[in-house]
Amino acid sequence: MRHATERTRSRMDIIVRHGGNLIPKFDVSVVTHIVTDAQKGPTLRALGLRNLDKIPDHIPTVKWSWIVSCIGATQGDARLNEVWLYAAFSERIDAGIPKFNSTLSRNRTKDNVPDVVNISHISQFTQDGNHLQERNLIDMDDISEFPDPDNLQRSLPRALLDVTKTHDPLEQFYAKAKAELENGSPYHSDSECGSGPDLSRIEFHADMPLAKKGWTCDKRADKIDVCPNQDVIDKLQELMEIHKSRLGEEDRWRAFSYNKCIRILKSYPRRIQSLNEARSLAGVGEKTASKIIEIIETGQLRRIDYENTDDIKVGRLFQGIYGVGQSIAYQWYASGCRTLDDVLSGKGGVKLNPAQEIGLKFYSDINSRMPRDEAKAIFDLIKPIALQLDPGLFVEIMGSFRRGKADCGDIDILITRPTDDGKTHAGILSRLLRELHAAEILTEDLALPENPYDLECIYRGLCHLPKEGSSRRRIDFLTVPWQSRGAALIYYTGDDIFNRAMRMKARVMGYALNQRGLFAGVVRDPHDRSKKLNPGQLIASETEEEIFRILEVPWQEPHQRIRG
DNA sequence: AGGCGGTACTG
DNA sequence: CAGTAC
DNA sequence: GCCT
Repeated sequence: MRHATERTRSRMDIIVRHGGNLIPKFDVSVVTHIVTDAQKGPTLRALGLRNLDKIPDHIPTVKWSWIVSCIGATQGDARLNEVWLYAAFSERIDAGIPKFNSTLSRNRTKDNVPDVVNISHISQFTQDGNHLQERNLIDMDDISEFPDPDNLQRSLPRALLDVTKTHDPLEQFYAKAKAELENGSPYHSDSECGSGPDLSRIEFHADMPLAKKGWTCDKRADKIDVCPNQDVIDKLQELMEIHKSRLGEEDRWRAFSYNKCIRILKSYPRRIQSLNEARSLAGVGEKTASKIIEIIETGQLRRIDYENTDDIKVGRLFQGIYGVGQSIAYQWYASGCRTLDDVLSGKGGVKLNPAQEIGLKFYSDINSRMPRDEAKAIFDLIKPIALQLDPGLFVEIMGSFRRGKADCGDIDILITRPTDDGKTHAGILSRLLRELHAAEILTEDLALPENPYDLECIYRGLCHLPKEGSSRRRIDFLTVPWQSRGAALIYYTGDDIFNRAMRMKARVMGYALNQRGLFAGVVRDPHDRSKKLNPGQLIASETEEEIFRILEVPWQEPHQRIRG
């Protein structure tokens, strides 16, 4: 117990050293985050609440590791500080997450109407709370005065300290927010750091059930998700596409940046009013902020007009062909091709490889999404065929389908097999592909596995429902060793953003995560990070749960892993 | 000034 | 190896 | 392009 108390105090000290404030009493109007490694009961007791629902959704409940991560965050990732990765209670995993629609498309069956409350309750200023908090923790080292520990000790409620005797300590803290939101009324909080940055208090409408009305009211968004900055998003998206279709690393990363800005804007609840407000969003810098303002003031972005030249448009068209990227598209343009027909007829001597031929032939099919039902129908044909080859197979559908999306861009099917009876799934893929071709479910192959008798291989192809006039659909088969099924499930379920955050958290914690497992002690060549000097030691890979647990990521069902 | 994921398949 | 896809 |  003494130990726990000391640890609590040292943790409190760390918090204040990094510019956080501890709040003696739970007050929803000032508390921005709740930090606890304790269990639900003790935490609630310390807060003086009856249940977790009483905590407003804008206040995330995070573990101590969140603080560690914020402080230890070194390079290039604001997402490290995403609170959901550090949520103390899975019920509150969404608290503090700036997503309007993170629960929008989950498990939507026909009788399941979109849940308006869920859609809106996640939203709001949580975003502000989040990244403001991050900045406080990381940037405010220059604050010279911090409260004396005894004061802190006294200021903490007795109950809270008692809690830490038997469980891990619980602390609350409050970090002053920078006045980045221009219409937030700035005020200086109690601490006397005169030279500190502008501080403001974020207005929390604490005791309202936070649902719909309170926040979305200023936009008459009776229709769910009308994003207040949609016009800005559209223009930035265009610009992003332009950069994406150009060859060259810089453009690639520019597109990457715009993509991030777009994601942020999509979840930003208010119309951007000023350059400063735009600038205040993590991921929006000078350049993008001024573009945002231009769009808002003039309704357009001149950059787009003179950047969206003919070669770019044609390039984008060509890149819609499977197997054609920036490089090939540009070559074809240089050869004089301007339309898909030009390409088809081999104008300028352009040649297509087999995959590209297929990609061109089914251009529109491949570029459109299929209804969830269709993905299911196709899968329901495939799975029995696979099980007929070997009843021991594990055959599951991954990707956006597993996340519950209403429409899917492709079908990803994971295949593996328990080995306890001494058998494996090696070689099954070849047989399955044959069967599926025979059944006229598989129609074209795009990429075959290098060695189909490996336990781990990848197949890419096209399929359809064996009916007249049904569209071609992209389908992938992925086989993995039974041992790595958990990591593979995570990896192939996504979404991308979620995976990236997992990977980065793993890295910060000293692990490396990939589709094969969670590894410790991976050493990479600093000059070529793709080279591993030491492959590391496998820590976990068999189940999703254990990987989540080791990474201290609260368990989330696939439909809860939507971040993009 | 350097990072922004890491891997597999094609030709 | 570069290019592409995921 | 943005962030450290």
